[in-house]
Amino acid sequence: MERYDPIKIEEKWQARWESEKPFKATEKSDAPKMFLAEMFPYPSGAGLHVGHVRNFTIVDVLSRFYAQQRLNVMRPFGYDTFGLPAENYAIKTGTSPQSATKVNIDNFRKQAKRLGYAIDWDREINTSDPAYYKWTQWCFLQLFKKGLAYQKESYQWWCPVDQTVLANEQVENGCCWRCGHEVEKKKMKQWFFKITEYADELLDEVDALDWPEKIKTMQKNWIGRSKGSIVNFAVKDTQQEIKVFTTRVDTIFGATFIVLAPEHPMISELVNDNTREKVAEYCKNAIKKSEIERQENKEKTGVFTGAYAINPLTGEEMPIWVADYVLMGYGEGAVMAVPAHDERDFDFAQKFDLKVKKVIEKPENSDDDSACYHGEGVLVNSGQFSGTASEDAREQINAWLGERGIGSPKTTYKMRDWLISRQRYWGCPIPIAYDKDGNPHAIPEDQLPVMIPEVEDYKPDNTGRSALAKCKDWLKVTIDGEEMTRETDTLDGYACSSWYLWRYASPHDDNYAWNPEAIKYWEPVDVYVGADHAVAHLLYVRFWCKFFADQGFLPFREPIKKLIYHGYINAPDGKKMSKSKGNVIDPLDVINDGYGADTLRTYEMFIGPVELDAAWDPRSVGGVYRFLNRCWSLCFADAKKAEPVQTAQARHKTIKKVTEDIYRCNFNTAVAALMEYVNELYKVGVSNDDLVALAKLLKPFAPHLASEMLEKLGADDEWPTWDDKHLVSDTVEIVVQVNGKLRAKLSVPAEDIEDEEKIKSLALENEKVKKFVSGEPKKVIFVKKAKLVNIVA
RNA sequence: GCCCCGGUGGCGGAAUUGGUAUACGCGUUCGACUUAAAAUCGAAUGGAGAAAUCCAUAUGAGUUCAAGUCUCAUCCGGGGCACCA
Repeated sequence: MERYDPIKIEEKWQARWESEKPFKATEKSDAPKMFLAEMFPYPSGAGLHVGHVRNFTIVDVLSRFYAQQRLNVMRPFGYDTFGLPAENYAIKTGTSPQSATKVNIDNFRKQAKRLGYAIDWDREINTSDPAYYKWTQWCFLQLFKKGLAYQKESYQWWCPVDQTVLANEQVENGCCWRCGHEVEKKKMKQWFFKITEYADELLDEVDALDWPEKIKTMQKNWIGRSKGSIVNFAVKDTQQEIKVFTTRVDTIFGATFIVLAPEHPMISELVNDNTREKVAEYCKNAIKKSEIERQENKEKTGVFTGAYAINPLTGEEMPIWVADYVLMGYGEGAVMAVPAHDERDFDFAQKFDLKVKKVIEKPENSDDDSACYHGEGVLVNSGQFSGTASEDAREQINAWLGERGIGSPKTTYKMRDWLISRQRYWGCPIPIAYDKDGNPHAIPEDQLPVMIPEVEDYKPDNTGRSALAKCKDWLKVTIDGEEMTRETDTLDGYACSSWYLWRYASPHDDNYAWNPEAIKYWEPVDVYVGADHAVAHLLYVRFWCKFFADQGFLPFREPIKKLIYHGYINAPDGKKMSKSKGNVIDPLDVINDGYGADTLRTYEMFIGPVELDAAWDPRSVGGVYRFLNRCWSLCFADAKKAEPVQTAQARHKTIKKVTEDIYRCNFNTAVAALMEYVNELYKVGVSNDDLVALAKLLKPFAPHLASEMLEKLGADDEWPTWDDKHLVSDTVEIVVQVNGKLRAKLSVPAEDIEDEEKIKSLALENEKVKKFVSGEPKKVIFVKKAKLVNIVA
């Protein structure tokens, strides 16, 4: 007898999908559009891993589900090919990034096709294709024209191994996100995108998004808005002022000293002959210190400058110190220290024996007994403001400072501007050239793309510049008759991925980055699926969207309606899969072991709740294979027959459950419901209606097998609907509890559910129930919705 | 340290609005088929007990006719932030 042969079935359908292109998306449709995408992969040399499969299969299940509901679905595909991993891989394998990328893309495409994804392959994009990065450069120029791409000299994170600067988002615990090496601080002139311009909008609009709360919280924390005040402190015996940022201006009477960050530009003017050397030494060491060293040593260090500021409220002198616990990048790089009500200032005051002055009385009911109370309270020792609640005092003191022109309310953000220069070869060249005086000029749009020159040796060479600097001819460019020199930095790869979702709408358009008509039809993305980049990529696309909406290029301000953020798949031992541990599961091995793509896909949907990490279990893969095998047998072997009416309830119940579960992205329970249904059909028999319904419901998960079944049955794949009338049976089961404990089950005719008195008396007459009820019950509760009677005895 | 989310059989996990705890899968055990094995099919499977029954959703209290679900406290695990003034 013939047996379930997934390899043969899958080959047949994949060949058909390849030639017939059933997933081609066009704008010509009366049906509502549905645009789904995964976070496009970096095509590594290792090929697809099981995490990719989970990611792509979620998108595929939804794509097929909506397509079966006859929505106009677009599900494109692309490759994120620029960047360090690709360049480092090419270095390691001794090839060029160009050819390594081509090989890896071909492999990824082949493997994605082997998984049977419903992708419109005519919408394939690749960020290192000149036809693509021409438009990345165009995007850069739009930001440049509006002043949102600018250069600034400042201390930046520098990775000595990868020999490039990194954005804040790419530094994790003081280490490079790519190689894990500790990063250093280096003062350099670099390109930035002014994302802070959109800080408020990025923060305020995040709440309304249909995204996981976890991601929304991370974005809010990252933006880190805090409302406070700027206060100018006059430096004694000079005309100078030190600006500080504080969220607690109400504690200003308790501000007994000032602390500056070691990078603060005023330090050299504040020191005197006695302190100059010591302060310079301290600053030099502090600036050199790595972020990790600064974090590890929480013991406060600092040095006195010799200068004093005047507290404008008390008139008292405040010594001005320098300490590395104050960060230059936040606020004004200077703080007014209130040791009585701030733990860090308190530690510092203790160590250096500085004055502590209490100015906030904590409420009597407060259980905060820390050395320095940092909550709200009533002001004391605060002149005319004593007795005022701290919240009100902030406003009053702000007003007092404002009248005298020495302070004002101010909002600050933790988020910094996005550093986008990279001193590496394999990236999108920044379309800028410099004149003789070093001023940057845009490369005219008709000269785009600025192509990456092909070079023999593209490795970083310790010059702090990319290999583009070595291409003497390439460097020369003439703009408006003037000879200029090209920028040799390339763009952070995140720039390339900040607009690719819009390119999908018109992937081959030569006249536009994104065609306005196509954008209007397809965008924004309805469902976006990924497992990474919670703040970086997902914040950058929102930033670019708002910017390009402001320029009139996009008719929406949020690029992604719904975000699904799925968990990782770990090794069977629960640990992260990694080559070095040798515990990597190769999805292609699973397929070629004879399980096939349908089993792999369905297993990864069944593995657990979509948002949670899950451990790979090879035995459960077998369980899913057995399930598909049973589906096959019902359709192609001699299965026990049943009349449609016998199985109607199970069928409609399953249709409802699977439909609702897919809408909720509860893929694991959707598959479980299908398994339950098949178990039921094995028991009572199967009708043609059941096979058609089963195949249709199965298709998003196991499209090859389902297509094979539908072909044999002569049915289309339109998503089935359920009728509530089939969900009720002639008799209903009533649960009887005594004091909340299950004691009996009654079977009553369906129409009796309306007769509360009858059901209550049936319950009380039940022999099993009687055993637990002596005398008159205190109370009898009937819950129709739960089909339950509870007797309180 | 602060914020958020969890803790359910031997394992992964169900339980959607406070209403039958343990769906589905794995594993285990038994049986059928087979010379045998694999595959497949069927049955059983939270714990204790001969049974009636009792006890079980981290622990302890509480609210309720009814709690895995709500409240409080404690313990444990995971994630995020972390010298951000």
